[in-house]
Amino acid sequence: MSARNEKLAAEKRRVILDAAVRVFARQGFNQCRVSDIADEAGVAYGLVYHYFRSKDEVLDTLFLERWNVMLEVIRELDGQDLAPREKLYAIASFIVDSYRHDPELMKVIIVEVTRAANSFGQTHLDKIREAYDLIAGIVERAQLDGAFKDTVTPRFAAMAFYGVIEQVLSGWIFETLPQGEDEFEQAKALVVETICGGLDAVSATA
Amino acid sequence: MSARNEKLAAEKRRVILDAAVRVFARQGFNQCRVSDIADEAGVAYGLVYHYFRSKDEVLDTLFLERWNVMLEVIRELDGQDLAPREKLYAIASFIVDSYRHDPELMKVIIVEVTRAANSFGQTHLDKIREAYDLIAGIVERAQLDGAFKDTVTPRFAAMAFYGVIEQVLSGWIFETLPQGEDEFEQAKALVVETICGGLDAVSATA
DNA sequence: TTCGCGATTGACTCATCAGTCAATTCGAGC
DNA sequence: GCTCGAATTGACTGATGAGTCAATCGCGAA
Repeated sequence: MSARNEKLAAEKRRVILDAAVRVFARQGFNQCRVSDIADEAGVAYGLVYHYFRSKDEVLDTLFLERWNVMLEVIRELDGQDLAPREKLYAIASFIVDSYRHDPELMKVIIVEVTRAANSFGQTHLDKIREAYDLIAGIVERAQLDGAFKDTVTPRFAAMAFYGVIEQVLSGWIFETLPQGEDEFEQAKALVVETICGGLDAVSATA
Repeated sequence: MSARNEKLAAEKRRVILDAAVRVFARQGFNQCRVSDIADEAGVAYGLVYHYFRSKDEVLDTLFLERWNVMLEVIRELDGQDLAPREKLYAIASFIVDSYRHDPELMKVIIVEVTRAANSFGQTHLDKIREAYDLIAGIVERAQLDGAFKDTVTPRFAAMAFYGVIEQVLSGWIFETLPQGEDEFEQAKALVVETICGGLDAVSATA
């Protein structure tokens, strides 16, 4: 296959993936048909199966593409010489900005994978756990440094931190919380403030 | 229908509901067939449709039964003269104890309804929101009292609080967090400590 | 211009299940 | 022991939708 053809194939594959995001966000993974994805992409039914082995693989691909970027960002941050609080702020920022940039994709990832732990969540549990582990690592080192008090296990703190973020995104997705530029910026700070206020050694025993 | 018959009917209905909890917890709502529920209950297929209009209604019933108890508990607590922190602790306790008492039911409620917002979550969004609103009310009054600082909107604080709890339960459900009597008791305290540390006026400016 | 191969098409197959319903059993009241 | 209505049964229907595949298209190489 020529380089030109490879590029065309990659582009067509992307067209299908992008269409799938819109369809999954609108109808939900289980409620939509493969033909809906094909229609949305302006492509024949069978072509979806030329580029993907199954309907599941489409969702898997969307999730892994984005989640791996996030893991990379966290690892990168982890290596830098930043205050623990700064690191958590950067992680919250990345996730909130991901939502700001492509709310439909984040809706799909959260609703269909991260929070749908029976079907896809189970499949990707290890990948999801990787994120918790990285965050737990940040907390653990912060505790050793004395920046965080150690009344909470790092793993618990990681779950709490991630849980707050996911709940806030869910709030936006289901319109339980108001959204907008201001709210996005505020949320980054509030997530960190809410969590760290309870973790910071400084405010430990007031 | 005689009183005796009514009682028998209610009991049979319960047998089906209890069987459904086990099946939903094991296989997931979408993955299981109605015949699985009937088999688990030791009852003919058609009888499920004698007691429930649809497969959905079985799940709706399970969710509403439990969620309404929780709303009642929160309202009851809300009326009492307790410190805000005590109120939040009591709510966390109730939810954790619900899990301790019937982990399968809580798994079903969280995985299939609360966190499955596309299908059932959408249907029950208002009921779920009621819980957020009650918690937000507690926070709001605490802020007016001066017990909590008001850097965070009550609604945001409520989402954060509930998000941490749900993430912890999810951790137990998917075995990302260790569970056991000690962990359950600890979790109650840690959820409140983690959240209130960032809300408490006392530890506001350390 | 023709050949070959991958891209593309969409009608079709086939398994799966939710929900129906006619038939049967059961039990309370007379 | 008879009657009647409710409880119970499970075979059946009908819709749905994932995945297949044989046919066609179109592009690049010779």
